[in-house]
Amino acid sequence: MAKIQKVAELAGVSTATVSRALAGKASVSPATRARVEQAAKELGYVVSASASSLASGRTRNVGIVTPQLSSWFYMSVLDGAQRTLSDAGYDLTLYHLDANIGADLPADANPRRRRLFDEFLRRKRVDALIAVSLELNSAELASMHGLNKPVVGIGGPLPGVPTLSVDDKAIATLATEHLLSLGHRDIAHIAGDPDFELDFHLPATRRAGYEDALRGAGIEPEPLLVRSADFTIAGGYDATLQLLGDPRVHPTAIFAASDEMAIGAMLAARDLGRDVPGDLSIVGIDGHDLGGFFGLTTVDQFPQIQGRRAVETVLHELDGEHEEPSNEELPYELVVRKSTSKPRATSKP
Amino acid sequence: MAKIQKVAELAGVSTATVSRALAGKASVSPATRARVEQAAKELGYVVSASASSLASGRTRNVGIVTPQLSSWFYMSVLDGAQRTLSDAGYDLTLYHLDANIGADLPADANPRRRRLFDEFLRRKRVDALIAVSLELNSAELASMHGLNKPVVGIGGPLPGVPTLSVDDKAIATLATEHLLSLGHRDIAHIAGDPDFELDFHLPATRRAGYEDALRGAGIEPEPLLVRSADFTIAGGYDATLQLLGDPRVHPTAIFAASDEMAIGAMLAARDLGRDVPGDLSIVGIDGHDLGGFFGLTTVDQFPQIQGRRAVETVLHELDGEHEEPSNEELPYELVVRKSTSKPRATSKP
DNA sequence: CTGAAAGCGCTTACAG
DNA sequence: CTGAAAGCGCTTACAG
Repeated sequence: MAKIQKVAELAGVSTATVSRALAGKASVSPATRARVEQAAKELGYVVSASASSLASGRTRNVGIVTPQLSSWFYMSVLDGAQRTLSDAGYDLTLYHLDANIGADLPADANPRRRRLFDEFLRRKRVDALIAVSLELNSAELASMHGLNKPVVGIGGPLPGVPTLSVDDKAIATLATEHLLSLGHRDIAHIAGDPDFELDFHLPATRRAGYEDALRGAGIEPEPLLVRSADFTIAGGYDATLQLLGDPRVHPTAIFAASDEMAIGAMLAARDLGRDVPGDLSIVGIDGHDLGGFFGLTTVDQFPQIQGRRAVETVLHELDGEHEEPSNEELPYELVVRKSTSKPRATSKP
Repeated sequence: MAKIQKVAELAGVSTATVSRALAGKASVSPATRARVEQAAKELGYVVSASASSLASGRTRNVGIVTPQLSSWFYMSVLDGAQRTLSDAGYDLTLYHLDANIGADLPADANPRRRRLFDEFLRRKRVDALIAVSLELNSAELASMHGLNKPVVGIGGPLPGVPTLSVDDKAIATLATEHLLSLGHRDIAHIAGDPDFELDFHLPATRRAGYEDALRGAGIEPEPLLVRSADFTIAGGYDATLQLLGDPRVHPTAIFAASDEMAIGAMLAARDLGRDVPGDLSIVGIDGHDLGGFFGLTTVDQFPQIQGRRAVETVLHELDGEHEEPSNEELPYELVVRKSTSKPRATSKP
């Protein structure tokens, strides 16, 4: 592992010039730059991250904090972020908050969470931070701001931080209106269970979008048509069993707050002998990989793009452009496949 | 962000002592240590990663290289690794190789891959490396060894590197023998497609385990009973359609080389009106989250534990214990659920 | 456009 | 058990 001194000697310049040439500074003559690059290549020289960071104060490393490492959504965001960072020559260090531990608990209720804010994030290992679907308590927020680094949030509302998010309420409204426009009136909703999300407002927001759409069509929301589940296929399956078995309601369509729950709903409907979409139309939210296979109609929220945009925003800030702590709306798109259609007939008794 | 000097002043000691006390060195008196810890806490002092790394040569950071960021298996490994690292006070930086680009291609065929070895891995940002399911060409191997850092591999065979892996052949044999012991004779295999794995030997290994089991039972493997697919649900679905539609073969059971393909097989069987397990038994490999929901019999290979063990091995090496470049066998376990049973009757014509 | 030199914030022999 | 001091490998004003 050659050091900068060796490169300087081989190129016949000072280490200062090597540093400048390799950093791409404008003030190096083309001839010198070429010689330095050649020397560096010959020696297989790569700048030492820690020495460079210590001297410059920049790490070329971005941290990303996600609630989970096992769900498709977060992985897609991570994937998009990682590619974009890598193409910009940045490393990514991954932090991980266990979900199911609300930020409303006393801060020391979860030692891992506490340690993340008190220790890991304060080591100055990263230039900036991306927080995915996180809701922080005030101590955590203060701690994050105290880092004095660019932070951008995806999804969760983070006071004082620029944030990227899809308009969750609008997405839910769109999904519901798709069903309404097909002629459905008895539309059930499988809501997310707030206990299973760090961003605990999300389920309520989506439900509000659903109710708005109903009211917009002159339909009073029926609480019996709403069940909550844990965002998984199994959860969606079970919720659908309950929904379809309840003699008091007769949904002809289901809007599920995630694609996985929607897939669970499709499987449950099938097991109960209900034809999808003939007897029951189903829409989800996400743009999950499996959607195509199952023919699921959904609202795609392009999680990879969310990761990419978050990185772009953060790199932009690192280039010195100040971002207002406002919210940028991310794209989404209704993708109609085969799980939705007109209701076959009114199924009301 | 306080520096060590401040802590030293507040505690009334030298910076050397602060450094020692906070690093937990034995040679600090309990009283001094307590004062230093108190001072550090009061000031919210956390050691700067880059300064510490530069001075000590240790980064307290481990790199992990995975072929993909979107498959359940790699995410589970990553999850296990991240938790273990975090509990040990280590950070994790994530590197990512696009799959579908074989190591057998010329090294510069994939610029991202090349850059990983030539640049990212050489920045001295990590103390050690974990390579998941990677097969490297000789230049890449040399580059990795040239790092002079502990490397441990999960899965893929990495010459000269300690490796953790489940015995893939034995797993395949076990899955097949489970079917044989139930009385099946016409057992199909949905193999992985080597083009979709960085570790391109894996599909062949599993297939060999399958064939061994058959021969052990006096059955000559029938090539028409083997189809390959891309490790996804959709791939498994399609392969099953082909298998069950082929008039020349009459499988009563399918062994799929991954749980996702096995789930695809279950869905295909169902769509074709075949009862699982009555008409068709299905086994997978993995221990996928969805296995329980679908009632899938599988051989669990505990990917989270794989991640954890890899970290433990690497940390062990960082503590100075030299690991022989041998292979450690990881646990696996047959999990019987509802997708396998005796064949209903011989389905041979 | 380039170099000499200070300094980034720690750690660790060395000496006591 | 503790401190003074060198040094880790870069970057960057400053001067020319």
